[in-house]
Amino acid sequence: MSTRRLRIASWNVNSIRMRLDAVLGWLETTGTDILCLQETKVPDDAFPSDAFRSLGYEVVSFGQKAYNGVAIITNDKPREVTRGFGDATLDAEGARLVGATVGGVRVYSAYVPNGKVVGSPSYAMKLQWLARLRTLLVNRHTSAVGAPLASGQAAANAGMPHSRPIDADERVVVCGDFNVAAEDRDVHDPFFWRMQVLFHSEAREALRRFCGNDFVDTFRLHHEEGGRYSWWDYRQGAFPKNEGLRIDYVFASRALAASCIESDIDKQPRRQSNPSDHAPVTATFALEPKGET
DNA sequence: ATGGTTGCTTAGCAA
Repeated sequence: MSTRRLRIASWNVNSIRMRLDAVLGWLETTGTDILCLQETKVPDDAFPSDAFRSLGYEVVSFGQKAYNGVAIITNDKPREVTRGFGDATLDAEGARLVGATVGGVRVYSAYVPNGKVVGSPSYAMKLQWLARLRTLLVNRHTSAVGAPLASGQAAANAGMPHSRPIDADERVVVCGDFNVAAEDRDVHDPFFWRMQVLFHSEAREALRRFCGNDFVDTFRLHHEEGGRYSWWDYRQGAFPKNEGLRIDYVFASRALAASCIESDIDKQPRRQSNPSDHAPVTATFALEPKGET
């Protein structure tokens, strides 16, 4: 078996119906194998799946009316599809998480709650959601030793490490709009944004805990520079001034991160007319047959 | 960064 090249991307499209032509065109020109979408804003039965099928992609959608909605577009067969958390409290936040196994890689598209205002119930849920996402991943991707973790929050409250690590050979990619910027260099005006839900210290800590020692920000494997953003507010002409934040990620498990040969943010779609307020984030992996590293 | 835009869905919410 030879090395297999896998191109994965994450894109908050702010309505797939409004952005359909842009997304189809981008898929074709970039040769992306797996595209994770967020804010599709459409129920599954109204998702424009046929347009993707005609390009040779399959669609896994988890959507709802008007808000939220995630999807995985893949040119290889999706297996073991999961929608949501299977937890009433978290799933009440809307259709924000979908997972599928594609070619031996477990792929998730995640749309983390915005949180509205620091200190609000919505903000507390955002932090909880991130903790529980980690728990879900750890429970699935850690070989069975002891009972499954109840929740990241419970472990933290009990004074435990936020959770055990996932297995070293697991191939997992978590793509999404995490609604959190990690560092000053990811924010155009850190002093202002530190009081907001996208860059507040608690949200940043929640993101660090989510990653733990397990999930690697692929963009930072290939870029040290600041001023590289994935979202710019529609207002105030933020994009031409490059007043943005880097809140969208392709996180890879360590086993996969070792084979990540490229990652970037493609601003081109954001420049075009009628754009999403987010740009797609890409990552390319050169996969060896499993077990040969 | 008080308002500013966009995409829902029907004036208001979410981001």
